[in-house]
Order: sequence, then structure tokens, then C-alpha cells
Amino acid sequence: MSMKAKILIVEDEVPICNFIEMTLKSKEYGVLCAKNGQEALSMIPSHCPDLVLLDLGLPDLDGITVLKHLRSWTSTPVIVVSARGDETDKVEALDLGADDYIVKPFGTSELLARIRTALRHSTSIHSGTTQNQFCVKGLKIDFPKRLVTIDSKEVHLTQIEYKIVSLLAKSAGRVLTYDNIITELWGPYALKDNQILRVNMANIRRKLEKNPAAPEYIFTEVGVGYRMVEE
Amino acid sequence: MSMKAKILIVEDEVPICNFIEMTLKSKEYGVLCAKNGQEALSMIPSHCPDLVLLDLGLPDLDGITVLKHLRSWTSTPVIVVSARGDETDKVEALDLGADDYIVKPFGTSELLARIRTALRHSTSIHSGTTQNQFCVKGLKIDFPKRLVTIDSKEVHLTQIEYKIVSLLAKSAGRVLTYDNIITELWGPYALKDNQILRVNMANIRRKLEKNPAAPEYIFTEVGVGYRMVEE
DNA sequence: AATTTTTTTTACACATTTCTTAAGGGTATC
DNA sequence: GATACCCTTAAGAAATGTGTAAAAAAAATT
Repeated sequence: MSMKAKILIVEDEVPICNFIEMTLKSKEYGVLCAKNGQEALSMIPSHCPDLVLLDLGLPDLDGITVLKHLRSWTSTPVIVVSARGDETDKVEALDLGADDYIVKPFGTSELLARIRTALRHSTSIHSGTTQNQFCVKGLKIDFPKRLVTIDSKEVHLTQIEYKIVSLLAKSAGRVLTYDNIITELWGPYALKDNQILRVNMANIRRKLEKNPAAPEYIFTEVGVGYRMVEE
Repeated sequence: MSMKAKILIVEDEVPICNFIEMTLKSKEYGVLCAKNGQEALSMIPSHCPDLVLLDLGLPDLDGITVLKHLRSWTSTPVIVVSARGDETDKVEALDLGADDYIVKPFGTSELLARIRTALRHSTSIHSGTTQNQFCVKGLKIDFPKRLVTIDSKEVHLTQIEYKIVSLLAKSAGRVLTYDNIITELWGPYALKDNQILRVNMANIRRKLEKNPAAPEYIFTEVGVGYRMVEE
């Protein structure tokens, strides 16, 4: 938790943008700026901001259009900032998935408080509730619970074992090379020595497979890597 | 999903309360009313509203006090409705965990839109955290009363111990990492030192478990964190 | 101001995990 | 069938993580 959240400001009026940018930077948020809708939409996938401050009056795309596009694929929190205080505008934006709507001119401390509120929602530890799991034959991996079961019986895996198994499961059907796995788990600067991986795989198989010598779940691709059977 | 959400209105001025009640009922929400803070706090655990509309100017307890009490055990969405539009009031309420702050007089369609927004959050994010009791084997945690019992016998937990236990209980079945817990209890800027957590866990287990060396309720995931057994 | 309670720090024994080393066994190639 | 290569398995050493006790510091209570 060294750095605070990254916030994207979508605002065409430079002075306002600068003002908000300074305010946010003084509170140690990471700040990105987009001057129009197109720019905003192209920046979001690559920069993955934790929150978007969206002005409605943009030169190209309407802010509402930006919001629509955005909500079609992500639930990144969006606070709409607008000069228009009409109720219909507020209702439209909120119903399209905006998380809050602030009318200009606004106080900086209110803006900051509303940002904190929106971020609180998205970073709550309870927000990972989506039941994401991998099942194949008798093997089940419940990622949110970090729980592996064989025929409904819990199997205890160590940290590294669990990471290897879930990495393979997330690419089930595809071969992951030894380098892939080592780079992912021990970082890019680790020695590319497969031995440790083999030892771990032996231990994993002893825990998961009925007969480790004839695996059902994780197959060896000789000279290449390992592959988890597909769902 | 036959019936729409249940909303508790906390408001001492009868005409305003009636007006909001009618508005909400016309949109088929379930409506409850509390005329003061005490009443609100006693109604919430028993009626479990899906959302609270909280007026700040109450005859007995300050609305802020109500919010504080409420947030000590539940994350039920709260929209503060207030005649006071001062920034400091807004910031205070939002930082105490209010999800939104609307200044009177407000338009009904804006109110409804903000209610929809708040409910959207709670059903996608916190779903399941609005329980006010956790039971498993002989252990029972009553969140509104802040009471922990083992086989109906009260167990005294210190502040931190209680927070750790209830945090784990609210994510029962899931592993919470050391970082999760430390960040949640000591804030994001705390040193990530697990020792204090280990000490607390030892004390908690001494109080809850028959045999602390072979826990029934809270399990250790070596290298990862702790997990409360599921209900 | 003194006492009690709670929280944090320190120290250490013990348990688990991770890594290294080494032996053994397939399989393909010559 | 010998050789080389790679994979599996076992066993133990090294590194890391965990639980407990006790003392110190901080906070709350009287």
C-alpha cells in the first residue's frame, strides 16, 4: 500500500482540470488526465484507473456516451462532475451506472470525501465475492476461498503448490512452459532451474492424483512444460 | 425478487416522513419509519432494512451518532438526508461511512435515483454482509449487540480481538490474508507486521477454542492468512 | 495520580515450507 | 542395447513462518 489510488480526470477545460489535478496530487493520489471522450475511452483499458472523474460537457463525445461505453465492460467507479444540476441529468447519469454526481462549483473537501466513499466501495475486501471456481472431474478449485477439494474432500496445498495449481487451472487446456511458470511465481530474475518445479509437481500430484504416475489432472509435456486438463 | 428493497426512513418531521414514505411506496419499496435515533437503532437489527435514509437533525441522538453505531456492526447502505448543506457536515458523514448525502430540499426523482445507485452497490458488493448474527458449532456472534458466546456462555473479547473475529466471521470460509486484516484494522499505512496479529490470534484462540493447538473455528493458512470455518 | 486493562514489543521454541542434492527410471536416438 | 536426456521421487538441509509467554508501553478507568 505504498501508493494511493489512480484517478482519471476527464475534463476539457484546462484550468479546472489543473485545479482538480493539483488537489488530488496534494492528497497523494495518482492522476491521469483526458481532454475528451475518445482519449478517456482509450486510456482506461491501458491505464486501469481506480476511479474516473467524468465531466459531462465534452467537446467530442457526450459524457453520457462515455459513461455508456465504459459501463459496457467495466465497473470502475465513476463520479460525474457537471455544471448542469438538472434532476433529469442526474437521474440519467446515475441510472447509467455512475456512482455519484457532483454539481459544479463544488468544494474540494466534498469532492475528496466523495472520492473516498467511492473508493471504499470498490476496495472493500468483501467485494471479491464473485464465485469464481474451476471444476474438472473430482477436482474443484474455489479461488475466492483459496480452497482445493478432491471429491468434496479438502486438500491442503502449500502456498507455492496452490499458486502452481491455480496458475495451471487458469490456463487449463494450454501448456504452460517451465519458464512461464517460474517467471510467474519466482519473478523474471529467478534462475531458470526446473528442478524445484519438478519437486513441487511431484508433491502436488501426490496430493491430487489417485495415481501420481498416471496423472488425471496435470499432464507433463516432455521438454516443454505442464498442462491442466480442460473443464 | 418479488418484492423490492426494504427502506428505513429515519426522520422526526412527520410531513416529510410521510411524503418520502408515499414516494417510496409508489415505487413499490417496502417502507419502515423511525421517529428518532433510539428507535432507528433498535429497529435495524430486527427488521434488517436494505437501505437507511437518515436525517441528521433528530430529537434525541444526533444522526451522526446513529451512523457511528450503525457502522460499528453493519455495512447496510445509508443515505444521509439533511437540511444542512455545509461541506464539513457532508465530509463528516461520508467519512463515517455514509454512502451518499442529499441536501433538503431535494427532488424525488433524484432521491429515487440515488437510492437505486446505493442499492446497486450493496447487492453487487456487500451481498451477504448484512447478516446480524453468525453461528457455527457452539460459537455465536451477535453483531448488533457486539456479543460473542460459546455454548451460550458469554466470552469477553477486547476491542481488537472482537474486530478480528467479526471480520473473519463476515468472510467465513474465505481466507483473509494478513495484509487484509491489518489494513482493515490498523489502516492502510500501518506497518505490515504480522506479529501483533499472531499474538492477538493466540489470545483469541485461548478464549474461543477448547484446544487452541487444534482449532475448531479459526484456521491458519500458513504463509497466507486466517480462515473462519463456514456456517 | 494510581490501578487496571488493553495493546504492542521482544524473545524464543517449534512447525512448516522451500530448496538442494542425489538416486532411479522412463523414452528417444543412435 | 548403450547413451543421453529429461522427469519423478525421496530425503534431508536451509529458510521461513507460527504460536506462546512475558515484559514494556499505551490507554482507559477509578
